[in-house]
Amino acid sequence: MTSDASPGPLTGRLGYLLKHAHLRYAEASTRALAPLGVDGRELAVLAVLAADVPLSQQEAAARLTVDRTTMVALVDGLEAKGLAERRRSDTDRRKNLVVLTAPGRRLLRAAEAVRTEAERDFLAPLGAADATALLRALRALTAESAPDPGADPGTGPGGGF
Amino acid sequence: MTSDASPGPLTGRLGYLLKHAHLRYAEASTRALAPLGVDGRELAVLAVLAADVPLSQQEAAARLTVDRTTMVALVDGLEAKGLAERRRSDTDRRKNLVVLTAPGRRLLRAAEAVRTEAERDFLAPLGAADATALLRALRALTAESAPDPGADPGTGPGGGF
DNA sequence: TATTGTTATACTCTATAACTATA
DNA sequence: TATAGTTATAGAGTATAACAATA
Repeated sequence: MTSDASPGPLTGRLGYLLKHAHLRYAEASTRALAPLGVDGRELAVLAVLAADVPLSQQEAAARLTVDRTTMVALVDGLEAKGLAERRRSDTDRRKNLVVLTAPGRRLLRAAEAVRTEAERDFLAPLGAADATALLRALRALTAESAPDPGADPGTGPGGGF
Repeated sequence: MTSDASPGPLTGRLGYLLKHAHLRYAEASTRALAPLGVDGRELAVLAVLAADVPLSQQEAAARLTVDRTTMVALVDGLEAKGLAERRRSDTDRRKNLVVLTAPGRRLLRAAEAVRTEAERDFLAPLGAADATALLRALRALTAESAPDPGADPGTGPGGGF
C-alpha cells in the first residue's frame, strides 16, 4: 500500500529526494497526459521523432538513451495508435525510418502544451528563480562526463535511496 | 547498450532530468558502497531501523515508503548478512521487531560516511550554494501534500521522461 | 563480418491476493 | 473481524543472446 507516514531521516538523502521527486512528477504528468492517450514516455519518443530529418529506430533509441530492443515496443505502440509509421529506408534497407503521421504531429503539439503546464504546476511550490535554478542544476549534474562505461552494476542500479 | 549520444530535445524536460539525475547518482552511490557489501537501499533500511525505539516491519516499511511485502525481502537480506535481527514482540506476538546487530551498527556508521562523501562528489559540479539550493528545492517538491490517494496509475508510473 | 530490427528470455522492482498466526 | 508477516504471482521496465535480412 505504501502509506505515506513520516519519511523520517530520509529527506536529507539525495537519492531519496531524486527518486521521489521523479515519482511525484511522473504521476502528475501521466495523469495530465492521460486524456490524450499517451504517457510521458511516448511523448518523449514523439518529440525525438519530430526531428527535421527522419530517424532510424536505433538513432531514436540513442537519443532517448534507451535500448534498441526497448525501442521496438515503443514504436509498436505508436504505430498501433496511428501516431507514427515505419518506413524502410531506401538507402539502407536494414533500417526502419520512423516518421510521425499527421495525427502524430497534431498530438505532439497538444501534448507538449499539456506537459509544459504540468511541469509549471509541479514546480509551482518553488519560486520562479528557484525553479530555473533547479533545472539548471539538474542539467549540470546529468550533462557531466558520461557514466563510466566500465561500471556495469548489473541490471537496474539497486541504489534506490 | 544504451549508448549516450546527444540527448537532443530532452535536456529541457523535467522528467528526463529527474530520472537521469537519479540514475547517475544511484550508480555512483552503489559503486561507492559496494566494498561495504550493501547498496543505498539497504543502507536506508539500516538508517531507519537505527531509530531509538525498535520498529516493526510495517513501521519500518511505512517510513521507507515501501510495501510491507517488499520489506520482507529487505529484512531477509539484512538478516542473512548478520546486520539485523527479527525479534518477536512481547506485547504483540504478530509483530517482528527488527533491530540492528552490533556489526549492523558499525556498518551503518561506516556506510553513512561513504554515502555522504558520494553525495558530495556527485554535487561537486555545482557550487556549494547551488547544491544546498538543489536539496532545498527537492525537499519542497517532495514534501508537498501527499500524492492524491485516488490516483492509482497502475503499477509503476509509465511517466518515464 | 558487421549492423538493423526482431524475438525470446531473464532479472529487478514493485504491487495484489491469499494464507497463517495472532489479536 | 482485523492485523502482521509471509508466500505466490503478476506486471512494468530494462537488459542480454540469438536469429533473419541486409550491408
